[in-house]
Amino acid sequence: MYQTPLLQDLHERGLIAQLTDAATLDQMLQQEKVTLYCGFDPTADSLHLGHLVPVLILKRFQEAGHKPIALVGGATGMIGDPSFKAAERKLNTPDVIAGWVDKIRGQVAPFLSFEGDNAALMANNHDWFGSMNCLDFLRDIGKHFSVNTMIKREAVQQRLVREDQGISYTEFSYALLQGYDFAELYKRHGCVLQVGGSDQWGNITAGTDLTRRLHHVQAYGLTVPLITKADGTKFGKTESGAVWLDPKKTSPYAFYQFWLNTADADVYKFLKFFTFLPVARINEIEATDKASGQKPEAQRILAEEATRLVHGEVALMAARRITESLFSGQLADLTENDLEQLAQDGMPGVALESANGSLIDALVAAGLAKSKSEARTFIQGGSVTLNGHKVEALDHVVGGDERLYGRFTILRRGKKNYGLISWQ
RNA sequence: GGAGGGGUACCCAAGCGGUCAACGGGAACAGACUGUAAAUCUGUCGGCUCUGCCUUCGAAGGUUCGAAUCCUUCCCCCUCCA
Repeated sequence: MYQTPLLQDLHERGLIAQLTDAATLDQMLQQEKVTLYCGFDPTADSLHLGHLVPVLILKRFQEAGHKPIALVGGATGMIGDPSFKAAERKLNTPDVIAGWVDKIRGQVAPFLSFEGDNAALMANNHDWFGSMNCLDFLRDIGKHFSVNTMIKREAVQQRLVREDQGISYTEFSYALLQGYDFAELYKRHGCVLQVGGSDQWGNITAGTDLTRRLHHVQAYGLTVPLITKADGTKFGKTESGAVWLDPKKTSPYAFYQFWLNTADADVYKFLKFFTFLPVARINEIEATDKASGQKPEAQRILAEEATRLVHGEVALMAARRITESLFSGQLADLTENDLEQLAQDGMPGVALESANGSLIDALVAAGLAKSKSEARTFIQGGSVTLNGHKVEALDHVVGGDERLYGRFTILRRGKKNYGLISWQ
């Protein structure tokens, strides 16, 4: 379908949602090394799983010889993208945003190579918007945009149509800023392709249009599909919230577990999205799983590949050690050394005063229950175990024989939520 | 600036003087079943010193034996008009 192996691969992975002028782009990618970019706005102190696909797209392009630019939205992050957002955003202070910019830059960088003739670049749109004055903006940029077109955009329609919602002039202007980013990156670095999530289509085409008007060149856009789950729930969430790429916010163990719990209906699709395994290999895995009639291997492979990609081999090993220890069912066989290793590997847990052995307090302290009420509910519901043994007494006190080697207690709530207590 | 509508628990959304910690739906969590899957069924879903007590219905006051429900002031959001 596509002549370029890269585009063909992306297509087979289901990673192309929309593409401007596919035929010409296909031809161009085959003939020359292009410079492309993807923008990431600082909306939090870390990227999350939703950002991972575009990040990996940059990596895929770079591996195919093209030059990626990761743009961090130091300026656009101060405005707020209204695309498909139900409500107006709260503005964060410039200080906070500047801090986030640094963190996000640091998170994207490890995925790219900054060496060679297609070395990646990092950019920040605050560099060109920070000093732009309002009249220049309105005359040089605003003049190229038709409000008539902008209000027809699908991405802002719900804000215009809904009775109880509106959109500020600030957010409405967002597309102009992102559009100008593209033109500016063309001018500075010859960037001719922008990639992003499918919600970015409107902003991306704003950029291709503006680049054409300002610089008289054809620019291209490619979007990746919104990631959906077969059961209709939102992708990338766990009990404790979003899955972050920052290991301090989502531990490699939790990250590994997240992927391990992927539904069968989604796992082969996610292998194509989130790993670099060849499509043929993924299809093979699927065929083997279907034929085996057993528990599929795909989740384990996905968890390993994705964790290695984001957190590295060492963190993956640690996550696997914790997983194997906890889910093999033989908690009693763990040696003191094993337990120390688990604590070191980043198994979630807490240090508690030996004197207070209240089970309810321990559940709360370990983060396995949000409140004592909830802790009681869990105990009464029979969902709490100590070192693998169910406990149903509300006033249970963790005794000496329940402290392995006098120091550790493994607490479990539900099927798969663990906390390692280290008694002090 | 004017007119109208609205702010209820994670989200949507009822309630409009007592029987309201607040209908219903979704999400979430737990139990059963399983494969740390899905689907299904059941339960939970403000907090605590838990058969009771405490704090919540934008904020602060007030009326009342009693308020999410009435009154006053203030804050915020939306729509239309200027």
